[in-house]
Amino acid sequence: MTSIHDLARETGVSTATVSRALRGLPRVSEDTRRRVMEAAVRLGYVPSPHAVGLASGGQTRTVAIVVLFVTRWFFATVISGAEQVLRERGYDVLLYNLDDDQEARRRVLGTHLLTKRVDAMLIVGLGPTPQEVHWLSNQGMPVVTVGARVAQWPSVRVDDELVARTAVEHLLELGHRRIAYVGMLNDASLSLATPRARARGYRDTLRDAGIEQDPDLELEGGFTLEGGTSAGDRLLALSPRPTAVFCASDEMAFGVLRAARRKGLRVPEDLSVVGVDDHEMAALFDLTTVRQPVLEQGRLAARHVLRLMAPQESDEVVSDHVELGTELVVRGTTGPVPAPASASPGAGGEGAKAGVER
Amino acid sequence: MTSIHDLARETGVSTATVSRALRGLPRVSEDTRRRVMEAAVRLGYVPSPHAVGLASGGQTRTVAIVVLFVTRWFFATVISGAEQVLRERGYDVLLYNLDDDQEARRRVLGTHLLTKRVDAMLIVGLGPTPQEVHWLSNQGMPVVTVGARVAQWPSVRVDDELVARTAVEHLLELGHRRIAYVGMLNDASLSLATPRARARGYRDTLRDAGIEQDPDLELEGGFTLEGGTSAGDRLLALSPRPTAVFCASDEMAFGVLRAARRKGLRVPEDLSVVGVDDHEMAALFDLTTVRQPVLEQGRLAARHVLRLMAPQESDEVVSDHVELGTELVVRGTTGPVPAPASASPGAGGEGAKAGVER
DNA sequence: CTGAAAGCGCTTACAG
DNA sequence: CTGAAAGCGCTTACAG
Repeated sequence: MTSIHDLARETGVSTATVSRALRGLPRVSEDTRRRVMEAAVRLGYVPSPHAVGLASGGQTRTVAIVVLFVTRWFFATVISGAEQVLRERGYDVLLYNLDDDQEARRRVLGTHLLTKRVDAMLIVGLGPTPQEVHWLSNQGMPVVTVGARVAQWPSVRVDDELVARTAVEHLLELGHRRIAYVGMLNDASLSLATPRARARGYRDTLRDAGIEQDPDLELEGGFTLEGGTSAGDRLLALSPRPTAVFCASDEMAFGVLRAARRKGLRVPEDLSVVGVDDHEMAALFDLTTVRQPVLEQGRLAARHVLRLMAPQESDEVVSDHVELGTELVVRGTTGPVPAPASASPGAGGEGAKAGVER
Repeated sequence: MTSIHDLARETGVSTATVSRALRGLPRVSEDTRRRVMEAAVRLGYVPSPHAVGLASGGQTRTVAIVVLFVTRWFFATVISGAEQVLRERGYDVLLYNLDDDQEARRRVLGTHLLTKRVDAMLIVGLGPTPQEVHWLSNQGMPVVTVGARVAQWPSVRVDDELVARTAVEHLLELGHRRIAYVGMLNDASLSLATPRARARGYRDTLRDAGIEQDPDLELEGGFTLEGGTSAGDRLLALSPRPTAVFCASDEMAFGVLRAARRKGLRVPEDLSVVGVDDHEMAALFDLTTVRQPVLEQGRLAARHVLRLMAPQESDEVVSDHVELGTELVVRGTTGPVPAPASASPGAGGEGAKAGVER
């Protein structure tokens, strides 16, 4: 490995001068700079990040991206957007895939293992606990979150309650009253902000419409395809059946569509389905969904990270919460509530706003 | 940041002893070790990776994973498998998402930017060019490839020609003769090994069956959903139409299914479709496909990387090519060739092995 | 514009 | 079992 000393010897100047020349610092003669550069290229010189880091106060030019599941479309897409922006600015990305592993989470968010390893952190899709926030803040780690909001740190996200409201109101307008929810109900371990907010939006919207809540209509879907499928199976076995389902993610919606198909139900004649994301496959399933800009969330978050790491202008706002817009995309999986058919009248018929029979 | 010096002062021993105690080296008294450890915990000590790396010969405990597109299921899944194995062994993962960017590729594979940054490299899904191989080898970089095979480095992959053969023979057995191919034909820029091998397998299998090649039946699908869709559109506009399509990836197959549906064709009555991967959504589409173990390829590759970095046993095999098994999964998108219907006889009817009309 | 020297936080022979 | 010292490859005041 050729080092700065080799270049110094080769060009007959000191290592200090080589260092300055290489980094484009002023106060180096053009001639010297040229010779140093030339030698660097010729000898294939690459600075040692370790030495650079050590000598210049621990900068690593690396940021950690922490995600729950790389394999899920949302996370992979956020990574893609963030990585691109960071790479353009010369930062490397260290990937931490928590994969639902509590031990991994503790190591990454609850120890200082990363303190000297990265300059900043991008946490995607999980809401850090107060202790984690406290811990990381104490270490002076710059952090940006995507999909969750913590007061202390900048965040990029969509309004998940509004997302749910948008979807549910769409169903209400179509006359549905018996609307089920498939999301994540037991997230004790991962403390995800998103599932909670969407469930809340669902419940609040129904309540505002004067519809009584029915716990039977809230199902665990785990935010996965399989989870959605089995939730769909359980849901469609209910009697009376719901006429519509709001799924907190497109992947779960795909699962519900599958369950419906297996049971021989027509969509949307017998069952309306709405998802969230506008997943790359949503159009394929002709799925009505609430679109959120995912790549853009990754990009924006990366920019926030860069800003956080940049020499702070004195009056710069430190914390900053960005909320990106979402949009209802109506496709073929939602339609008017079925005409009062065989379904026997079930629980909670009161308060239906329109005159439509449930 | 507390350093080794703080611990030395705190415990009244030298930094050398602290260093030994911390790393569990022998020749440290139990008592000393205990006191050092205790102080380390109490003061929240974390070693500086930079200092450690510099002092101990440039080890980084980091490996680079280079992929083409993080957002694609195959790549994300390989990453997931590899990351898990590497993390268990204390290695960090630096992610490089090439994203079809030639400049990025050059920087990662064609410069020594990574030389001192990672201990090894895992290259997923792209066939390094001879120059790239030469370049990285020259730097002494340990490399393992997934999905491509280079003589010099260990690799983990499936037999892509066999994969194609399996799929096409399945179609042949169902009586199909006019079988199209959707894959990647123009990969000059990315030099992917996989698309080429699958195309070769397709052509060879047809030739072995005595079927004349029809260039019109080979379409560019770009290995994406959209690519598959538009390839499907073009394909189904042909006359006579093919009765079956072999898609080199499930994602393209999904696209073809979509095109078929839009055109009002029944699958498999009017058109049979086979994919490759057994993508997590394949079952949803009831897609017949050739399954490959993806997570496992990531895991295995990571193990090879670890082996490569481990102190080499003298007679250890340096290079080692693993080929994982694949399996035809027959679902509902393939069926017998349609009875000779309206289709006008087209080109190349000779050589049909069975008496079945094309 | 350039150089000598100290220092970043560790590890590692070498002595003892 | 323990310590003093050199060294890893850079950067950074400080002089000149």
